[in-house]
Amino acid sequence: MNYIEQLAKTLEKKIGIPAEDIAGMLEVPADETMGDFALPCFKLAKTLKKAPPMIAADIAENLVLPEGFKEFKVIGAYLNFFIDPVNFIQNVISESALTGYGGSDEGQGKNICIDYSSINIAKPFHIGHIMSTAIGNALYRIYNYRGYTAIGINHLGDWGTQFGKLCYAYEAWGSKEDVETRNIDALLELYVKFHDEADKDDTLNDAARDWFKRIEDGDEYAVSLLDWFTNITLKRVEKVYDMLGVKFDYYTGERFYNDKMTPIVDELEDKGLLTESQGARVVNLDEYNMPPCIIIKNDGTTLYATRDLAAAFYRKKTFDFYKALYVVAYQQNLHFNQWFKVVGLMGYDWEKDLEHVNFGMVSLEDGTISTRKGRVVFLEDVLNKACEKTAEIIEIKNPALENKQAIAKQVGVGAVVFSVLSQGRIKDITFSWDRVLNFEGETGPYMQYTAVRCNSLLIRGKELLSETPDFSALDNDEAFKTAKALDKFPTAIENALNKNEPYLITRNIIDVAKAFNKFYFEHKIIDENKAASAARLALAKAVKNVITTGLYLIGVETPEKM
RNA sequence: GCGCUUAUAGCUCAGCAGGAUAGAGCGUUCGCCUCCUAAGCGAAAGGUCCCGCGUUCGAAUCGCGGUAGGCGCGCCA
Repeated sequence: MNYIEQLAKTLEKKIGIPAEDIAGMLEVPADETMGDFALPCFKLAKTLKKAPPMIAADIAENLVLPEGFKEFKVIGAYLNFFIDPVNFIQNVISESALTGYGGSDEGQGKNICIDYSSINIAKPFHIGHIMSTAIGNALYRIYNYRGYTAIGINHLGDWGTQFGKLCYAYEAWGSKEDVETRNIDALLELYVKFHDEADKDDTLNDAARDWFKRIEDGDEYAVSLLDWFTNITLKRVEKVYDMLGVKFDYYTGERFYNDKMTPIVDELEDKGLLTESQGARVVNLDEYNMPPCIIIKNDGTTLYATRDLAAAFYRKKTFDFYKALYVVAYQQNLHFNQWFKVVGLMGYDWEKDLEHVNFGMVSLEDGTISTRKGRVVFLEDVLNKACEKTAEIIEIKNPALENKQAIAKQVGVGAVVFSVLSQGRIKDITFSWDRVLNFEGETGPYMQYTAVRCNSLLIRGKELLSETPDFSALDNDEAFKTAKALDKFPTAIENALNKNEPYLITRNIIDVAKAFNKFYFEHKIIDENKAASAARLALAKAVKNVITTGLYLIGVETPEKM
């Protein structure tokens, strides 16, 4: 039953304006003690030409509430309505305990390309990469949950002159054994050494360019080096993705699109969009208040806008996406705006389906991340440390726990992911060990703990689940608030999807957990009254389902015990 | 200089298709385990919602103008 609809329909007769309009005026008071729904009568003052408090009083006179409502009160210009809690709680529990609660098939047959994580070959996976990876992974799951087909693409940074530098450095100073054993660490050292040496001797840069030319020309040895660097990077990074539970459907990077740019450039030429500017070929965007989008450099080579265009066309052709999301930091706002506009200027209406899902910067307490300056925190270290700390806590709190290591991983990694996805994307984050390693309050472990608490109640009260529940046992504020939070879960998922903001789900399940923990503290769940216990357990079951589902959607696992 | 973006409690953040007394977590101080997992629950203290003007019955929320921080502004990605 839809409360607002019912209420609006009832009020329609009383007030004399369409139920739709009334529904739009109804709101949920911030303070729950005021009521479950409210009609601020200020909004009616103009049309009815009466003072708001008078209007409220008039409507209240002889008002008969629809089913499901308990009472109403007039407070000043507000008309406040109270619903019947037991009825509501019972309905919410039966829905929210179901598998697939909040899911839908609205996205049937629609492909969503999600470009996320997008790591660079031969570079370490550091804390800055967590944002794109966690947000993208969450969106991947959320879209799938709503029936879409998400296509996860790791758009590797595997092309460019930096690989010429790396080849040169490897040939000059590297050793096969060292790179095999220390992989990315060795490659990074070589890369840093190249820059140090190149500062002293500029001819190295020419040599690096030659190396990259060899790669471009398909020189077998040079290409095999790049392949090798790519493989060892992916092998190393795979471990982190495994820990995070992150999967990709494609690892197609810039290199993949290298031979797919010519048709796009030709089309731009044919459509007369390219103009000469300082020796480069650009799309002029003055009219849109943006600097030109450079397609071809003055040395005839392409750059990333060209590759992103090629990738977009490839994805449109291959997947016929309903939407293509680019989970990339806000630093690249202009870049995406530019080439999205170029797609539009080429005459393609799917420009509107391209979306830059941007997010804030991660910096360290002593400044921005700089791998070369050694100012960096590796993601692997963060995850490992979080797991170690969890293991220590388990030793203190629950030393008899089975599978301690697996659970420490779920909780530790979950804490890191949860903290990233508990605030809006756009906020910058200053990484702090204290903060990610804090497991109290509104944190991942708190969520998991609440679900585990429900789980152990369900195990303990197994045989009560067959009883017919007496939902009147849930006639209290704590159960009511919990049910209200559960009820908002589907809307939270919908909003998270529409805004590409996973934290909206996070916030909702925090509300669920807080409300339930309060309920748990105030009420004994399992007691002599079997029917009442069954009702309380039904609530626990719904809470467990919603928290587990919500955590899953943001990429966090829920242990059975902890 | 131009563009984008952020500004709410000591810290980190919610709230912003305008509504009643602005919320949470952390931190601080103080309570609650003979009882279903205390990674829990509660209390106290803590506010110029960056500033100004405007729109409105009503502004943290909308508009305009400022201030401060972050990011970006052609041949890196």
